[in-house]
Amino acid sequence: MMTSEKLANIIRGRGYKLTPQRRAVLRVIARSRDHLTPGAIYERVRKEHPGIGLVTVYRMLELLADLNLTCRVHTEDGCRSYLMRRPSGHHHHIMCTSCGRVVDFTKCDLSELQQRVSEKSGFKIEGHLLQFNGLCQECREKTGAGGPFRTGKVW
Amino acid sequence: MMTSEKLANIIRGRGYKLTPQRRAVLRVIARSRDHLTPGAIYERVRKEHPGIGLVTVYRMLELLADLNLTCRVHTEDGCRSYLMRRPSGHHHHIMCTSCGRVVDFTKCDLSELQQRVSEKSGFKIEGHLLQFNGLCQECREKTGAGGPFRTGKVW
DNA sequence: ATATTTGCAAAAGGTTTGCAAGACG
DNA sequence: CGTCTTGCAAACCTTTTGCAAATAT
Repeated sequence: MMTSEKLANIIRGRGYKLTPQRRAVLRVIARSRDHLTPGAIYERVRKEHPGIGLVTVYRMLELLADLNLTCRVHTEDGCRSYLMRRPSGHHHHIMCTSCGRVVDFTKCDLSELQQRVSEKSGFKIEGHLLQFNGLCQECREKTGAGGPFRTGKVW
Repeated sequence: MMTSEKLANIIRGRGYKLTPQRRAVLRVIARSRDHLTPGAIYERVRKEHPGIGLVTVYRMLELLADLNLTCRVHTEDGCRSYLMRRPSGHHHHIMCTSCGRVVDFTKCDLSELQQRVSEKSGFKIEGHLLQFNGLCQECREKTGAGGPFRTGKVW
């Protein structure tokens, strides 16, 4: 678990100053189970630090991205720079299409598939993007088997 | 191969009018091997139809998306609504990080992985997002083994 | 003490909307 | 012809930038 304290230590350890604004952003991000847009982060941060400027949130998010402390979640529409809590090396996401909750998993063994695709396409494959989406247990129980946003859609 | 004629027939078949502007957009999209932003499509379309408005391009792209005649490619930064040529049922992309070319593949057997992830996470998985990226043969030959944007980075 | 960081205002993109004029079928 | 489509202008939203004031270390 990546607490905001750990994040704070990393920030300070890299020589950046820890302002109340930055602490507030860290807390919001570390605490959230779902992915957040810059605007959503701004709204939440404002509740515990009313004076903060949206610009500061953006700059903090940029810093976190530079330090590789955040990662992106891909949503169906546009995939704007939705952020979320911390990664730790190679991993992927499972996103709940109902509540937005994100859970991680590692060990995506795509080597066989990658090999086949590489041979057929002639590409030298250097990376991949993989994400599952569906309904988390909680949302399934709350709304019945299907759930409100059940689409089965693949991006 | 999805030619612009075929696309045109689909459009007309669905009861939409085929204007010269729409034809021009179709031609540009059908012809392109790489993924294009709305702005890039606008620029290209303008060369053969100078008077066209950017708004018209946006509206045409929306129509194509509604008819499921386009699909999105996910790039490292932001994944704005980059469009590209046509899909045909379930498939995935391999994108060249150097020239942007996109090639499709089908038969992504993720069932085993999906099963494992589903059990561990408690999610009911309904879809997935998978994309490989790397260097196409042409770019590899042109620039040496590595290539200009070689990163190995995973989103 | 000093280099960083903040916040305002304004700029800069990208995308959408209202509406009158124009064109496909 | 009637309805759908276009293109302009303007509105909107999100993200970035310039700069003086505030602040963490």
